[in-house]
Amino acid sequence: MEQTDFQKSLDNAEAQMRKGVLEFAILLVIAKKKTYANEIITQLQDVKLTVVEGTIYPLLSRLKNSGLLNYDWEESKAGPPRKYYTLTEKGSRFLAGCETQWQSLEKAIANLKK
Amino acid sequence: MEQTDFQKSLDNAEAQMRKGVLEFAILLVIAKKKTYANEIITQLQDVKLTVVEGTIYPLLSRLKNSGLLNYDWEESKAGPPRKYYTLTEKGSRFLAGCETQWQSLEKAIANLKK
DNA sequence: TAGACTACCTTGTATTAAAAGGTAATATGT
DNA sequence: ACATATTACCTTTTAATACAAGGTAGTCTA
Repeated sequence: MEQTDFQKSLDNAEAQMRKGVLEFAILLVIAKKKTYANEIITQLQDVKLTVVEGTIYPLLSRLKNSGLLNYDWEESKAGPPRKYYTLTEKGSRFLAGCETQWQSLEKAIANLKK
Repeated sequence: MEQTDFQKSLDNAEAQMRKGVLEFAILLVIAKKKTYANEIITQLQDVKLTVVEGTIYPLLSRLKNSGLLNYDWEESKAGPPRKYYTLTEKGSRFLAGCETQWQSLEKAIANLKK
C-alpha cells in the first residue's frame, strides 16, 4: 500500500516530465520524415515516451492550426488512408526554438545539482 | 502580429517544459540545503526557471502531504517566521527516482534527434 | 503609529493529457 | 458475399495543475 502510493507519485512525476517535452518530441519525429499519428506513437514508444491517441490527435490539430505542420492524405496498402504530417517553414523555426529551450533546461537542472 | 503569435507559442512550449521538471527542480533545491518558499523561488530564478508564489505553495503542501517533505518554523532576523523544508527519507528515494527518469528523458530526446 | 516589506496561504481560471467512446475504410476468413 | 478484425481517423468528458489575483499577518523603520 505504502509502496503503491510511492510508485504512483513517481509515475505521476514521470508523466509530468513526459508531457513537458511531448510537443517537442513529436516535432522531432516529424522533422526526420513525414509520418502519421500511429507511426508517431510507435516511434515515441520506442524511446520510452508513451502517448495515446486521445492525446496525439488534438495535439496534431493544434500544431496544424498554429501553422507549424501541414498534412496530405496518402493511400495505404493495408488499411484506410493516412494523414502524413510535415513541418512547415514556421514549424522548423519553432523546432529550433524548442531545441534551444531544451538545452537551457538541461543546463538548469545540471546547475541545480551542483 | 505573426511574430507575436509565434513567440507566444514558443513561450508556451517553454512553460510546458518548465512545468514538467518543476517538482524535480524544487526537490533538488531542498536536497542541497533546507530552504523556505521565497528562497526556492530565487534559486530557481537564478537558473532561469521562473516560478511564482501561487505555484509553489500548493506544490510544497502537496509534497509535504505525500510524506516527501518536512518543515519546521524558524525565526527570521528580517521579517515573519519561515517554513524551512527538508527532504524526508522517502523524499530522498523519490528524488533518486526523479533523477533516473530525467536521465531517461534526456536519452529519449537524444535518440529522437538521431 | 503608519507604511513598507516579507512571509504565509487560498480561490478562481484556463490549459491540456488521458480515458473512453465513436465512425469509417480496408483486409481477411469462411 | 458477408461478418469480423484491423487500422485509421476524431470527439467528448474528466481530472490535474500552474498561474493570476487577492488576502492575512508578523516585523521593521522612519
